Amino acid sequence: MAVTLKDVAARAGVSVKTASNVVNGYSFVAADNRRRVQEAIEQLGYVPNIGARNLRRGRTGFLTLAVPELTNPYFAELCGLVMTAAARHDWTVLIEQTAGARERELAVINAAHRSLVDGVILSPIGMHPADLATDSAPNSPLVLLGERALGARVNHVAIDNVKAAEVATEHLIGLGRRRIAAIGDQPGQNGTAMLRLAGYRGALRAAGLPDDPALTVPTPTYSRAEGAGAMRRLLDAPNPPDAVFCFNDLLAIGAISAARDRGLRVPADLAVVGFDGIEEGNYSAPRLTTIAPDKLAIAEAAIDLVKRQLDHDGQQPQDVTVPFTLEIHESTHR
Amino acid sequence: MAVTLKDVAARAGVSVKTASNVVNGYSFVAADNRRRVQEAIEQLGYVPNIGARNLRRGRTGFLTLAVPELTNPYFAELCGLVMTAAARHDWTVLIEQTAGARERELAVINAAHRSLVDGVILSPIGMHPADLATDSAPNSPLVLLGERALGARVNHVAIDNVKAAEVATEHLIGLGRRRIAAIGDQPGQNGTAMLRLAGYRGALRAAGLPDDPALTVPTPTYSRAEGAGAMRRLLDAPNPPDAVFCFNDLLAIGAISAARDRGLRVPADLAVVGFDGIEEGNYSAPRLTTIAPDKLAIAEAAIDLVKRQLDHDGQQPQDVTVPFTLEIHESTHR
DNA sequence: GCTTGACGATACAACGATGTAACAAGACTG
DNA sequence: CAGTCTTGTTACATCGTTGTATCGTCAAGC
Repeated sequence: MAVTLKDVAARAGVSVKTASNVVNGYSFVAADNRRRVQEAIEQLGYVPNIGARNLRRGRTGFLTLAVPELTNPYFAELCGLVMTAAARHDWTVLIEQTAGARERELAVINAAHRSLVDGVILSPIGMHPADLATDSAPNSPLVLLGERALGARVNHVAIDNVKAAEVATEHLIGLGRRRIAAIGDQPGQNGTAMLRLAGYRGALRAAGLPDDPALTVPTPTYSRAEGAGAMRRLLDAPNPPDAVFCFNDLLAIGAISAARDRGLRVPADLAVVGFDGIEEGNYSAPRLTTIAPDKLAIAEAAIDLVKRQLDHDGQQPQDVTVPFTLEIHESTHR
Repeated sequence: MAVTLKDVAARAGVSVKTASNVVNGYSFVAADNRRRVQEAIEQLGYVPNIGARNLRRGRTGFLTLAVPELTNPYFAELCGLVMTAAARHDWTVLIEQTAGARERELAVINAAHRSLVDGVILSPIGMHPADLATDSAPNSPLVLLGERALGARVNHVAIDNVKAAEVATEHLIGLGRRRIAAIGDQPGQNGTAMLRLAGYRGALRAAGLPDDPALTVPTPTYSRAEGAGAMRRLLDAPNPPDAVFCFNDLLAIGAISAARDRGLRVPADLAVVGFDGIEEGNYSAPRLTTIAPDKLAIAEAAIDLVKRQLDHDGQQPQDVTVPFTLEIHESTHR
């Protein structure tokens, strides 16, 4: 059905290999033959079969990028940036959704597609450190995004989550707030949430504020609906907070929505800080104060680590820390 | 480097084909050999090389899904649904971003990847009808999402855009609004925007309202920023509107944000209807009234059309129309 | 006892591309 | 003029997998 090199070669009256040489820009082909092959390619509409080429070359030209949910704008934005960075190295990105489920994250690392890709970039949520220990000698590069807490010997790209959470919390303290809640802890997981909680507590402690456990509300995942639910629980309890630090922007947007439904004014009655720096927060009412990681730097570092590990086999796993900024908007304006 | 069937066969003491037969669940393999092969697979951690398998089977196992921007939540949601529907047929989805650029849309249809995928699902924006005429006999199935205006003989999946725009506009008319603006026309393109504009105008005409050209604001693409810009232009003009129908939700959210900056109350001073039914609109302030296409139906119809065309070669291109609903929320509440 | 037939296993070719080695012809070297 | 180099081309093997054809073996059926 499809046009192959054999067809091109036949039409141009040369061997298959000579046709291949033209396609691949090999120098020593007679001008005459080169022209005829090119004409044949043109006329037949030949397109190389990438699968076959990759099989022969032992390189697939694919990377897997696995994120929890594409509907989380943070990951949607990140995917776009990773795809762009990957394209510069002629990689096509396969996006997978894990829903944060441990078994699906492991499937991405280990299973079927592993033979199909040159590397895997994974934003893990459900995985345990032990899960990586078994995979001691992965045959293709693996880069984890945002999970430094997994102590294993793997490539990491992340911001300093503890520091970022401190900065966010200090900002609320600096506004004079004293009952500062945190939404988004994930007890039992030991990933990003744990680090952000540590930063939050550290900032409270440093300011001499009590760490009231009633003000820490866990959520199973990070969505607007869960942010709203958590906020409602905080407002139903006695002695509600005057500020809340949400572990991501979707939670924050949900929290603001729930506060608004109860007639609270943000930021006058309740100041809100999010985390992720998604575009949506720049158009919400009120505009959202947030910790914005440098997503472009994350994407490029991830691609760079994959490439580096592919080029130098014995490469030691690396930790890359990228910068973040606190973007102050209406949701915490005095 | 990687473990192949050959290694498995050697370890199990059988031929490569027998090992292959075990992997593929062929019935007539001696229980003893089957067990030994399975053990070898286990011990060596064998994973089939999908590329090689597909090469042999003459099927790639990939679909291309090309959307303008992944950061548009409508497309992010749609991608997730298409991926799920595709997984049921063992397809892996390659997501491409076209930015709505004509040449990139054509590249998706024609170029390199064509040999790599079993089919293409494209959400076109920049393409002209003539672009498809040249590609009269595509060798792999092509499904267009949401562009019935491209008259060519291709598979389509879309809602009735004219009708939907009518419904949205009638809703605003029913609230007593008389100066109803439209944001998001794209003159020169003859796709979705044209259809929605037609529905908008039809509803105005049916209600005996004038169609003031000053109330139709085009935008080059669909983003929050452009929605805000368009709204500012409307508010700066003499005789501003009391309602606005935005051709997508991002435009609507931007428009609301701009109106708010000018001190307008939504919906009291300005009623706003969007289009897409994205999750973000359920948490915005005010919650957004919107036309919500049945995205799940779109995703499943698209996959179904690809499969059908692949199975029956001479299949005639089909038009599938999926339902939509008008979701009424705060942004148009009396 | 001889044909069927089901079962079990294998060698071989093929998918489409590219690396290797070999070869031929002409152009240099010494 | 033999020997090496450069250029140009090709046949062949190979990547990992699976379809086809083939060849056994053993049991059932007449």
